Amino acid sequence: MIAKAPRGTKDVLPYESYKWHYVEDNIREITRLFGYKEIRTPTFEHTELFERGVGETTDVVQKEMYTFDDKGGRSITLKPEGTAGAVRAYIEGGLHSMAQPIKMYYLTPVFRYEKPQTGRLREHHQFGIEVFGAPEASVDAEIIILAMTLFSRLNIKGLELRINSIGCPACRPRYHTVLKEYLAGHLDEMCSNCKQRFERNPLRSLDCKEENCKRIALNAPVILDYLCDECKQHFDELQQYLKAADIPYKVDPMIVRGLDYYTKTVFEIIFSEDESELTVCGGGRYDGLVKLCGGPDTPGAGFGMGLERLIMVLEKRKAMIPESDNLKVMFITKGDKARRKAFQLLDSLRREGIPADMDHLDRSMRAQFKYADKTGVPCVCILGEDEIENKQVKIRDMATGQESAISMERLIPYLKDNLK
RNA sequence: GUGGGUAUAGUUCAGCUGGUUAGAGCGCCAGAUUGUGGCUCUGGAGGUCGUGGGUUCAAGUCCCACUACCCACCCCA
Repeated sequence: MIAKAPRGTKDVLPYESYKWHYVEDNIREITRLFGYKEIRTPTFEHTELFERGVGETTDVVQKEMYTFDDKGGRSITLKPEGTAGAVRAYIEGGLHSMAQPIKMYYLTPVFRYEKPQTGRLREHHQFGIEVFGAPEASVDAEIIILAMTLFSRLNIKGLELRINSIGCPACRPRYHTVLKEYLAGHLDEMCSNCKQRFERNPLRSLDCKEENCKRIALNAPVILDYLCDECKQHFDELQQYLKAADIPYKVDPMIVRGLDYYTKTVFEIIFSEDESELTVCGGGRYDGLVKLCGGPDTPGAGFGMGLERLIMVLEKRKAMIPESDNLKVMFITKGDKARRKAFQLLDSLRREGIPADMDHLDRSMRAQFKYADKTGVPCVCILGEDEIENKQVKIRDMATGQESAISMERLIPYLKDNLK
């Protein structure tokens, strides 16, 4: 199967790439509005970076990484998320010695060896942002607001923002102990899945769909009750900022992110349809990560947003995706002389910045019109014996069918005035 | 990683209990209209029936394996 894309990968074909441009254009505008600059880091990194940064115990590291040895014997991994590379670049590039905070965004492919299904691929693309060097809750609020602003710009309504705080190294261990004590007392009533979760990730049990587990989770201790004063205050401030910005949210103590590096704020932005929910954007604060990766003790916060999922939501919500990549003008010709002249005029249009094309298959005029129609050009320039004779071009408005003749010299100024 | 479903033209699908040259809609190309698109009509091109093996006089159809896709779970964007 040589003409088959590898499992879990997808082409973006020419007729659909405008959707990506639309999303990416909006992302670049918004990040500029908020003062973020682009960072581009390698597609692959040393495996240790992810093991350390993402966390040895996470599913991502334990079973989902595309890891291989290169020809020099180094262990290399295709990036399974965007933050670790940004952190590495922040340290390596000495960004900590520049004016803080550093605010950056990225658009990048990410790779995870998973079983593909709806909204899940082995290679997908993420838009992400990271802020380094600022511990204030206003930063947590800002990144959430940036994401929500993007959604509203794209005309996506009805997404749900859920926030939580999972504490810091000072208060989380205490909660962990309390939760495990509680769950231990109910372990025999819980589903087999949750029994396994108990050691690895007891927080996950709070989120189980089994009736018994749900009931048990209902009375479980809530992490928000165990936060230290600093974390509590941080979470309160975040909520005040969100209210100030008029961003609706729900506090959801069940949110536990899959990556080890989070501290304090975690959040998810969720698309739901029927029974199923899909996280479109997830992120939070990671105050210990830079230090963990060998840099100075630096706070950070950020999120990742799945672009395939975003476009999927866009389509399911039937939000309009304007097509801006289209041609403006198509030449239609009759005879060799006209064809050569059209080629020349076509070239001059393009030099003037007017997107234009002509027939390249030497077809009948009828076929050329059909082709023009299918491409959706708003305007067609017709060149035949008569027009060559009179040094004119006949212009047809494809929507109305109205035609007018115009001299060749005046063609470009005319088009510039009449094409939007 | 666990469980279920599906695999026939570019695409969406039909093909009854195995039985001659495998069909349709849409799309593509051409003509009706030799200088005019969208609507209509006519014609045409396009298929190793996912791959490999088996049962049978005979397999798109039945059996097995593999692969891929879809769906759910785990987990995640």
